[in-house]
Amino acid sequence: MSEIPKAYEPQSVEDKWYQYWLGHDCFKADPARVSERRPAYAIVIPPPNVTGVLTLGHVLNNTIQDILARKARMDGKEVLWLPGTDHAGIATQTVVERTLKKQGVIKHRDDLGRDAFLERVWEWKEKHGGIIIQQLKKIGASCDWSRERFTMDPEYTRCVQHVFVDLYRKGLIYRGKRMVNWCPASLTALSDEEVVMKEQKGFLYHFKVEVVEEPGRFLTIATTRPETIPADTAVAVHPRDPRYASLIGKHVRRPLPLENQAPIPIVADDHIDPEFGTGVLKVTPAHDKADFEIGHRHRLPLIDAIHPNGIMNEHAGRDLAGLERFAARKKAAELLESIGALDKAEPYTNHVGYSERADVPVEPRLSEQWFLRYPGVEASRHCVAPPHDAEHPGPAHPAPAPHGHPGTIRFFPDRWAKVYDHWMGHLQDWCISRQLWWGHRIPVWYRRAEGAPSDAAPLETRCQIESPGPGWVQDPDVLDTWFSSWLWPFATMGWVGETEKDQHNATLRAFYPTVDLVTGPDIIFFWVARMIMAGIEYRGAVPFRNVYFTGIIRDKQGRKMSKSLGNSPDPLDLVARFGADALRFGVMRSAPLGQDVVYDEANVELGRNFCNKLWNACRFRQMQGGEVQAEIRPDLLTNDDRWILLRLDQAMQEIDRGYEEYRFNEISQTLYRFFWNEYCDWYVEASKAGLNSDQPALKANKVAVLDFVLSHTLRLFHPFLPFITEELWHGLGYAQDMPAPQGGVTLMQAPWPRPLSTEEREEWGLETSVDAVAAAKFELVTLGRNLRAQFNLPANKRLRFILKPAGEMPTHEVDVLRLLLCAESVEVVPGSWTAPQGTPSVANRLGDLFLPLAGIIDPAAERTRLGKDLEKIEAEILKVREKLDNPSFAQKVPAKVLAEHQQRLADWQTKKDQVLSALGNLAA
RNA sequence: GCGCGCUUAGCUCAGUGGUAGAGCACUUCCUUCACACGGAAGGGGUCGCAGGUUCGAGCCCUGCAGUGCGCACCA
Repeated sequence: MSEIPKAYEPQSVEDKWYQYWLGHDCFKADPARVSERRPAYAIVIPPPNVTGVLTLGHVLNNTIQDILARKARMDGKEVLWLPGTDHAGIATQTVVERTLKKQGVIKHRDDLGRDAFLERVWEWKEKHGGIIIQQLKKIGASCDWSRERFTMDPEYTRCVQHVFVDLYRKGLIYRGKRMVNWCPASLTALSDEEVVMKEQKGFLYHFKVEVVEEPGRFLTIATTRPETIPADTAVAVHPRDPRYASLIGKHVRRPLPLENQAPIPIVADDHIDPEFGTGVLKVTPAHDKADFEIGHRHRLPLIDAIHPNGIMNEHAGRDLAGLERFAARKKAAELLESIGALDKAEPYTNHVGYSERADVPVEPRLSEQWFLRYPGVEASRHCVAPPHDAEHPGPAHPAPAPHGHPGTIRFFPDRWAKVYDHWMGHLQDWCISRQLWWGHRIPVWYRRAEGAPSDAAPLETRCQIESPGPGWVQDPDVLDTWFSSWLWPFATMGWVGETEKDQHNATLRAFYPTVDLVTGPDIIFFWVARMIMAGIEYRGAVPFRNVYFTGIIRDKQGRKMSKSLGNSPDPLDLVARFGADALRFGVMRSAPLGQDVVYDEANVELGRNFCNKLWNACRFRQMQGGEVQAEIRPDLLTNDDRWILLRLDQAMQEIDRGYEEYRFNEISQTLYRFFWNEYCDWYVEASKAGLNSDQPALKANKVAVLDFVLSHTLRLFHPFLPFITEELWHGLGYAQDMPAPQGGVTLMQAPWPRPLSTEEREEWGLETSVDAVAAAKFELVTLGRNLRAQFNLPANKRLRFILKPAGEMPTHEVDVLRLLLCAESVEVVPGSWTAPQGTPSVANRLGDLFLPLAGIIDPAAERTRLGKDLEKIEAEILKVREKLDNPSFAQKVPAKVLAEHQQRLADWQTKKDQVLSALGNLAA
């Protein structure tokens, strides 16, 4: 820091230190270093999509993880922050396929074939896969990059296959023909979690059908999907609905397709709500989950009238076949109308399941899929601590689990535990097969029975990782991406699922279970819950102890940040303009626990300004010269020195509490308040009196206090602002002062500052009265500055003030007052001194401060000003007195609060007297 | 329908029973030797509404109103 620019320039600093940290292996975790004195601390990154780019959500999420990791290192822990990426099946395959189509390489992925297409996806992954990792480095993420993992790495793939085979053998994975959520755009099955309900405006069509056995009698049916009428195989009514009781067992004539108006039975089923519509439901077992069950109960045939891609097929009849399902809906309504069967079509809003990924309505569809019955459900459900009960508060952090017990997990904020519990209590089997190419192929093999002549021959099935040999064909489907990511916390640590080997895996032994997980509540079911189940099933222990759920970053209109809306700023652009530290600080300051965050660039600007303030405060220290980090001499400490040491202590305590409860925005606010409002605004300004002293010992001691505060501040700031603090740590020479492994090489390894010990407080004379004295002094200064402003005296005009102290007033304190008041001089007068008539003044318990302007000022204006003050003071007195006068107040209130109120009253009384006397002086 | 949030200054938001806060924006003054990415002073709030508990409520309880998000097989 030999040549110090006036403003902080992050660009020249950030890359330098990131390379330095990498070069010194600062991010590397070594299980061999773990001991009782050096506990392990691990976080696994929520693996971003390998082809993704960094969003503000990632910045928030990963900054929190980086803060936790850096703090843990300073706490002396052996830290593993394990990074990696996810292959993101559908998303990645879609992107690559779309790109190849755009380039004109293919019309459909079938043009290439499975193997060739996958080659292209791997090429794409190699080319674009590193982007988000590089971006994470730009924001300072201190991951152990030597352990970076990808969910399709060979070892990881092996884990996935191993788990599949194991669950298959345990009978938890099975294949079945079921109704699944089918995405007609991606042409694959989806899990229930990948379907989002959306409001959809449409029509409720009422149409008539004739009862076959009673010609001339009609039933009216309400439906939102007339295009599925050709696939109806029954109509259903409630068994106890008197309107239709006589019709049960009879038939109606299905109106569509026109060329095949077949009779279908009227069945009775409890599922029907007699109140809804006409109380008659058309039953389409092949295209509706509930109808499928009704069909099952009544052994109804299935008619599948829709192709997988959403186009109506031949069963829909000649009028509808070939039409897309929504066009067919319109057409079906027209057909009904043309035969006079349509009663009415009333506008109607209902909820329809959409494919989250492709954003098209899912089509319930019967198909052969693989399902998982979740393992370890009961243990997983009970290991998460229920929401905090005010009457029975649990420990802030769960203790490590006793041997053989899976352990417990705390959620932050804890209300998510309820959501988790509800989901765990209503688990449905998980559809894990996907009709995609990109992903882990299902390790199941089929073979026709030997010598079998036709397709009708039964299939032999084997579930194992390697091919059983010639003649065996592997299942074409791949696994849901989450079926690999639910193994993330241990598969990334080299777990292989063989007891012997896993027991000798040092990383796994040292770092599993991890400590913290930081993720979004939107993947609580997708990922968090499933990881817990996998952890308990395969490691016998929960995968993490604390889960921090971030908020969701929204734009100013409250919308989620999304690529398609184009409302997400590019974080790297923000880094370029404001610096990585500024971005981190701005995001963290505005992200309270459990609350969504409205993004505002002003927050990042604030972060930049804060970095600049820090920079300049350190510059100021450097300009004072002198020995670095000298011993503080207690006998030379002024009240201001003691005050700032107390404020620092207070800040350290607040920050420690903040970390305990993951209240990062509070930490950042404490850092901001302490450094800017307490240290810079008051202490640094006041210290200039001592620094300008002609007594070298006084000046040296002042510098020693500056160093003490700054060296602590830089450490406190480091988890939030890693780059600038490292630069300043070295620039100010604090690194030279520390042992190499504890800050001598890098601030990253410096010990976390602890609140002051009783000994230190005693040695430095940090009594509580220090605060009161400082507060009174600063108040008097504000009053004096206010006086200056009241009389429109320019801020740069040097004024003479006169001080009549109420008690003792050391010379150096007068110097401080002079500096803070920006005064030419502050003349101290004895208690007997009386001001000339009409001299404006202010006062507090330290004394009276006069601005000798007699004759210059307008007594009337001054009287108005003082009158206003008096009004305010009397209102305050009234407020306090009202409380004190209440008889039960004195009886019931804690002594401390009572004393506070009495002191407050006394203070206001004093002020009132002073204002009254000033008014008297004016009038005389 | 059930569950969970949110409603505090013009804006974005902290506030965990004891004198209503921050940043931005606004008004006035100041390029004073760390910082104009800065300094000083100031204006601005019946804390969504109505009850209740309490000596005392922005905070706890009940109801209501707005708003957002989950979960849910009403076609």
